[in-house]
Amino acid sequence: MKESDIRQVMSLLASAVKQWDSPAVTIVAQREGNPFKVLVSCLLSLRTQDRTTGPASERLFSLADTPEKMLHLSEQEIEQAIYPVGFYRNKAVQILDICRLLQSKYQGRVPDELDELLTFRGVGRKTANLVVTLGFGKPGICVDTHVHRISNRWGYVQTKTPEETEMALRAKLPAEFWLVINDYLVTFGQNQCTPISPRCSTCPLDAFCARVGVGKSR
DNA sequence: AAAACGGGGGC
DNA sequence: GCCCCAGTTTT
Repeated sequence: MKESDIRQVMSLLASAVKQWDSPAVTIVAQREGNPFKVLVSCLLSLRTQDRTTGPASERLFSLADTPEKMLHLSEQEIEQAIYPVGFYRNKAVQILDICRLLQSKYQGRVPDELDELLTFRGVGRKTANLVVTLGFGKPGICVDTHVHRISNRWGYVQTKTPEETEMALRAKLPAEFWLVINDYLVTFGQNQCTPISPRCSTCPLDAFCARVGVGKSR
């Protein structure tokens, strides 16, 4: 894909994603302006398929929606609320750990600095960027496997790690798309441009795509 | 029955 | 850079 094609690609993408619902993305978006909810939603969705995490975070937040309230819950109560999200045992422990940290060192408030968030156990660049952008409205690019895979597949970037992708996109993706790129590509990646067997024959972006890594198994 | 799926930590 | 981590959903 030529660099000059990006606006057209984003426009096609904006139309394409409307045909699918993506519960988790929608729900995370509804957390906009609430950094704690963004953070917890994001922790829940780590290494799981996003569609199961929407209802799970709903159930959890109906029990507790602040670090202080969350700490009144037992590990088992959290596990039950977030089932059937994968890794639910570890995630219950991790959520409680982070709530304790927020209470003890941050007066119960989620910090708005990327570097501060990155010091949290279990918070990497994907999570930290999502908190900073959706939670606090600051500029940032959230690179998950979909953003990484698809922007490479297009040939728009050539990178090996998600962090390199983030830096490459910071350098060349117009700022107006920073907030939506993750939202678009998660939905697009789940429904059309899947990792191993993408549905290229019905893809609206086919003409722009270099098909890098298509068919590659792991 | 089998393959697909999706971040971060530790080293 | 490489390996490990658990469970649900799709084919």
